[in-house]
Amino acid sequence: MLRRPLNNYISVDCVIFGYNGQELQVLLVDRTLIDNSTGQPEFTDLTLTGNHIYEDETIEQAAYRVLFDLTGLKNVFLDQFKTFAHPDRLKKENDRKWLLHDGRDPDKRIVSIGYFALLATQNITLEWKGRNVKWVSVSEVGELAFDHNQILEEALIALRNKIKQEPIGFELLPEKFSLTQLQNIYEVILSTELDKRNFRKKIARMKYLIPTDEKQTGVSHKPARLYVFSREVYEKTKKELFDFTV
Amino acid sequence: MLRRPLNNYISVDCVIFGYNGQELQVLLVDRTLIDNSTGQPEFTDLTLTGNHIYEDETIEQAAYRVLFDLTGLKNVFLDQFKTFAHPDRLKKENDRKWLLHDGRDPDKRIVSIGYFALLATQNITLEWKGRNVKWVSVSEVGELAFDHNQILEEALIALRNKIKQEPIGFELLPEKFSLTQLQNIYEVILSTELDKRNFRKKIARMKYLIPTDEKQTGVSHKPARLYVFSREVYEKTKKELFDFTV
DNA sequence: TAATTAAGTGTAAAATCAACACTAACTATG
DNA sequence: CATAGTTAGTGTTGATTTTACACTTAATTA
Repeated sequence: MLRRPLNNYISVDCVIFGYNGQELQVLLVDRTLIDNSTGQPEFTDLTLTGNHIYEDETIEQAAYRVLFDLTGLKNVFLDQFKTFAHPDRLKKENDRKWLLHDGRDPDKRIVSIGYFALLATQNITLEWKGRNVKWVSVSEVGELAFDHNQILEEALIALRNKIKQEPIGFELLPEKFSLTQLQNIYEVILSTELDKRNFRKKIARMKYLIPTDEKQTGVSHKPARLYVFSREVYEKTKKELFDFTV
Repeated sequence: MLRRPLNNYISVDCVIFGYNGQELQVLLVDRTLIDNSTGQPEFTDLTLTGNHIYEDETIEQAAYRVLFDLTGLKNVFLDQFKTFAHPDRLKKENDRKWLLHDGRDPDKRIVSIGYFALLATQNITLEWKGRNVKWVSVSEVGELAFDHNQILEEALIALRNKIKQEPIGFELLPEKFSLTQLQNIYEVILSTELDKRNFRKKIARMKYLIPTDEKQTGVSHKPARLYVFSREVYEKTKKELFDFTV
């Protein structure tokens, strides 16, 4: 079956966040532009991952497709956070070359619907289907093509807001994890330090954190107990919170 | 100057919330489809407000333009909350007739970028520029055209989340307001009841609420003191909150 | 001037937050 | 095999915030 893009000028961009146990990372695509005449690489740019939306799929399905094509994973946490359509968003010199090379009119607008995804880095086999993708620490991301630095920035804001409201830290961890790992995720995302005892007291109040009998292995210190997140308990116990905080 | 739509199939939809002192309302457009052959009205549908995006404007500018055209107001609170693009979102019979009548292909997708706006109903002169718009209580909205019921639903969710985080209740009130009015806004939006004394204690801790010397007039009971919201104080005192609540 | 209506105000018990330091369990090394 | 190194794990106290709860005040209207 032939699937045509719904419209060349609408796409999804996925900010795929990963956590490797130390730092928050983002999955970037390394694109090299081949000069059509010489066949030589002209320049290389880093971009977020993204794609067109096909006629027969929802935007959410398009975002899941991008994720699956790059990581081989389904059932990934995914959240739409903002749509970008500034008329000048593609005015960098290299961006224009890219679009021309891609057969698109660089003076037309691209409306880009932003999603962010969360996954545990260790689950991923990269270079999936020949694409040249890599994890980059969020704190070390340099200049990206198009307006992707801005999109990443907004994704981070959305991620911070989300993690303050809902227990999505687990999405960045393997199924079994230690409390220190979980705390580290909050610290990294919120750029703050948390008190170990207070954090544990607070998280313990949430019933959805289930201790297992297993412990860390292969560490040269006291091994941590491993926990799992119970989505069932979470769904049961979540109640509307009326912290109209400000 | 000729302004052409950026793309017929991308639009902004504005969920314009208003508050009249009692209930939360939404501004709806009453559209009557005139049969091209007979010149007679074929049917009437209610929709949210919306429009195309022009080539030379940002989506945010397009949303402000929609707002201004309908209400004559600038400087309105406006927030992008979600983009809608389900392939089947325009499959109702009347929706198709409308799009045909409008010169559009009803089988093509319309990507609609949702904004919600907040304003005090009493500031508004309706029927602006001949458009047939009206306030409808949010709790009494019936079936809308297209997928506008779903968009309204998501706008309400976004509004509830927002008001729990930021002091935007003031946007629904005239410049000077009583504490009871403010409390009522929280109660209406969050569908809950709040204790008067506790609400006042909490809101008093926020320094941005400035009492004036004025009192309500024309009420047949003890008149309430009027307050104003100080944006300056708010900007100064807001600090990052680390309530990773859940 | 009495009735009606909504405004405005305080306290006490319970829950949560914030600050803070030591012991336990494992590995690696000498 | 003893020691050093490393991270896990745990409780208390004072300050702040939340929750629950009822009466007096100031205006209008009858």
